[in-house]
Amino acid sequence: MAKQGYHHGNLRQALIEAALALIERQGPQGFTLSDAAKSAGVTPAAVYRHFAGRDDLIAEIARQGFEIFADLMDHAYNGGRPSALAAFEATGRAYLAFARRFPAHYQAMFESGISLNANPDLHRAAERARLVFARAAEALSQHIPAGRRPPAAMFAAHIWAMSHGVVELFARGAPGARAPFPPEELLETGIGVYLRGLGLVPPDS
Amino acid sequence: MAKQGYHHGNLRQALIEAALALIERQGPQGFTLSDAAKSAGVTPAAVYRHFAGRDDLIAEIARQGFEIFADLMDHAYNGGRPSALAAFEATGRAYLAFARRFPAHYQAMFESGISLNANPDLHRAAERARLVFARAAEALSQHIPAGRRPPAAMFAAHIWAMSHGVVELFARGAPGARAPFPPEELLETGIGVYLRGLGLVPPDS
DNA sequence: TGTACATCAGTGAACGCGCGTTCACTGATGTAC
DNA sequence: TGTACATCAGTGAACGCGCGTTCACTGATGTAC
Repeated sequence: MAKQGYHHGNLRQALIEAALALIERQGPQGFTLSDAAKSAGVTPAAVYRHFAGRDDLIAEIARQGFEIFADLMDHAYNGGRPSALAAFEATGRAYLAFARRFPAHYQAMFESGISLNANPDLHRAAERARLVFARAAEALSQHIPAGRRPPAAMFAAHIWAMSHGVVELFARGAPGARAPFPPEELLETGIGVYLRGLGLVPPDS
Repeated sequence: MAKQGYHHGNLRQALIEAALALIERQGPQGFTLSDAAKSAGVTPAAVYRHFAGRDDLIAEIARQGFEIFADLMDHAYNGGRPSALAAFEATGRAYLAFARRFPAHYQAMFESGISLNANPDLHRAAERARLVFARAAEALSQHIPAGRRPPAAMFAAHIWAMSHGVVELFARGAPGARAPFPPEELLETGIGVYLRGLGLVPPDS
């Protein structure tokens, strides 16, 4: 952020970080290109040396977000150890952890209204995140008795949906007035009940 | 919408309907007060005879949305008939049905960034919707063996979260690329698995 | 039944604002000789 | 080691735009006598 003469040094990343700080404070709609430039100590026009425009800047933030997201889930999955079940649960928890630790990225990814197809790099990153999760679901799926095994993509979608819903409704200032329970607990127990319903957790534990 | 002279007749509701149409087409951010006025055949300034401003118009739409939402869920619940379980499931389905049939209301309620506390009427309407759902959960809760019965508010939150997640991720143009399954099916099966996990549905059915 | 008048829902012009974006430019940096 | 020059990351001023909002006004409506 510290300006050191005429040339900035690494304005591109500085702009991204300035935008992240603004999004965190005011949401993706409140953020403006001019503010980001200003807070990076630079004229709005300078932004155009590094990005095609406002949307391109947001898209790049979303892209970086999906990369981090995928990394985080992949790390939580840990190659399926110690068990497919534990690894899957950890992956689900990573969803909320990501939303907590990188709220601005999360907003750029899911609440900025950006299209994931506008930009091939963004699309690729989003797809990668999706695949990390799909793989965890696939591995877990092998442990369900074949007869009543739903498609892995389906229960991946269920868990994704519940995670997303918990974040949107209870881990932000939004509608649910105030969260009736800590979001982490809510997600933990929700996934637990769901997996029990799949027959993957003993009905007693 | 048809203009019939100097006085409009029922401009207030005409503006709301114009705004709904705009939100449906371009999202709550794309909608502007001027557009709404124009499409109701009226000057932007006329809006101020009926609303305190842009935010107040959106708040009123959200309020009407919560009223419809509560009515819909209440109707689906049907006094707990034919069984607590069936009524609860129907209430969950009503969530998605509402999002489908009243997409603009839904967006005003959950995606416009409006605060539910800014306006007492809005707050009251939102609270009413929450209570309809909480009551259904409470009734169902009685059928879970007391020992391992989670708080009703908790599994109400789980279902609410999953419903919201399904809508946001798979029932709109947004992130999930394209829905892997029809949202209705996704929600239906998701709730089914979850309720089985609670021991409310026989493990076989 | 007709007239005078109060009420109030609209008009139309204007405002200030901040946005994203463009343009010709200039100053700093790094490289070739 | 020093100089000339190409490159390019920034400036600063300006743009057009559309927004939400205000204001004094005017035309239509409805009511009292």
